[in-house]
Amino acid sequence: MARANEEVEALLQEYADLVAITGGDAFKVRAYEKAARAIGGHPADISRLDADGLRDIPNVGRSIAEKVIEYLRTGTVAVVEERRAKIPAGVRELITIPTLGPKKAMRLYEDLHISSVSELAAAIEADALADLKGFGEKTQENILHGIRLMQQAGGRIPIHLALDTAEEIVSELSQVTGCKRCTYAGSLRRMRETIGDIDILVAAKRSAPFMEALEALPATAEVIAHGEKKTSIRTTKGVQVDLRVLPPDSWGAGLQYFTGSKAHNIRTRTIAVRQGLKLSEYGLFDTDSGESVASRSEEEVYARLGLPWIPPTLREDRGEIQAAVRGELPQVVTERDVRGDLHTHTDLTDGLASLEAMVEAAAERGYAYYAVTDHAPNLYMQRMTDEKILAQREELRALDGAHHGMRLLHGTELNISAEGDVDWPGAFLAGFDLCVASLHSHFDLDRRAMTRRLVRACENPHVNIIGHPTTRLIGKRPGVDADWDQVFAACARTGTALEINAQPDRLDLCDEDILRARQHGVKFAVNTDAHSVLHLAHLRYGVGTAQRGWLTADDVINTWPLRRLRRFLAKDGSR
DNA sequence: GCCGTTTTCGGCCCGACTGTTTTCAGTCG
Repeated sequence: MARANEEVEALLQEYADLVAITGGDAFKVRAYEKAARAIGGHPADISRLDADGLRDIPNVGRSIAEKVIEYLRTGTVAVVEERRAKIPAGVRELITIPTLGPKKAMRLYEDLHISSVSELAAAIEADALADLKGFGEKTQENILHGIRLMQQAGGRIPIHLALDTAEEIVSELSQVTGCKRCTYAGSLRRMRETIGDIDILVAAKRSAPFMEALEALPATAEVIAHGEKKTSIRTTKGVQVDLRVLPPDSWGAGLQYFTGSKAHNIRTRTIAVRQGLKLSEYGLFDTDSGESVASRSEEEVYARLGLPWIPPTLREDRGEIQAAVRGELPQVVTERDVRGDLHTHTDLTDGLASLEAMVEAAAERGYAYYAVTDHAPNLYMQRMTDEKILAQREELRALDGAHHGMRLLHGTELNISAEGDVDWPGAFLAGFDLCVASLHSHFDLDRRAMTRRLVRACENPHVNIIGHPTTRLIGKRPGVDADWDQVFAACARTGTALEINAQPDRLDLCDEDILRARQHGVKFAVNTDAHSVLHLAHLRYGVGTAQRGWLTADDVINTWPLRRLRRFLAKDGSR
């Protein structure tokens, strides 16, 4: 079901991990990691490529191309299987714990035969690591902290994985004879940042064909429950999918019910009760007569309750019902409102695609403008120089307007130092059309220092957007500690936008922070931070998050016409 | 293992931070 590219990316990454754990050549490890990333981000379907086509992908040479072909033909790669046989899967799982890398994992396995995260947690609790070299008190503490962070994600999966799975299943079930409607509901439709299980709804007279079709999908690993109205399966990736088949007449009520949230539904049911009605997944009924008064569409159900239709991303009981009653629901920003992406990379730094390829892909999305913002020099590993970025500017100017008239903005992603300074002096920064500034180091400053640092970055007259402001990684790393109200106030005061980074493992700012920042009058930029052509499509997750933060198009600077955007970027207070 | 060549071998993303080291290994961006 998943693209072959993703499967091979995962396989090569696994092989890289296994080589690293067994102490193989570090450069070989990196070679596999680079190839994995390149294949994952390659726009063409690799299952249609021959050896030469594969080797045209950067960082894929003879050896890796052969392994890919072996995998595509047989479904396995011999050398990977050999390594798997030596190292239990749980040992590889250990290196997903922050601060625990391949060397420490191997030591734990060799010396103490620890081969799972839970065994490691138990060993630390039992103080069994005391004599292990390199595992002092602080290290153990850090590991336990990392494990707790992972457990907080609680088996929830990232939204993009859930959405890919859901869309594939919807597409399959929609083709089954008798299908009137089919879509996904639940927290996925509400665009929560992580998803527990996937809810799929079908409107049809007979349910059995859909239940059978779901169970027969190649991605179905296990049937958890099988009934007439509901069937649950687990996919090969461990995601639980619940399928409900509704009578076509109940579609709207069912969709409303299964979209949730629970708190939102309690409110809507309460409103129904006060009006002498009863709301269930089958419809809205008159309590006395039992007669159905609305059920076919969500609009109809909400309307009968005296409410306008409420966008799913708002249905969290955060005041949306009250706002709806007052007729004050926000006209939330949509993907179609977005006129351009303001934070993207190319292969000049750590992106996978050339400037030309990224620009072309952006133009195909119908953007009116597009910013290229490669990393600045202080992120040393990217080896940016004045010469390189100025040469890129020339190249970019030459492409400006060449694709459907799309205008190009030359920018950079600056690094905010511990003190709040950025990479280049003002005179050099003035040459950019826009600057994103992000935290890439010193994540553990105390709150005062962190706040001062962010505020200073906002006060820089050349800094237009604070990129992935909290720098959290969902399920891996918490956001930095700052007095965010102070930071938000500084953004509003200085005309600095906050990014809503659309990378599905970031979604930073998150919905709750957006709601807070909005109170300060901050403007936002929904950006993908794309490192490949494919990442440009992640915009949807950023827009979903923006909607969850109740943002309208007017709140989001990259929905504005270029003229208005340029005035904002000038940051001179003359707006 | 990939790449680019000064074309078949040597360099490869560099530097900082952390903890534990008594001079540095491991991890991360």
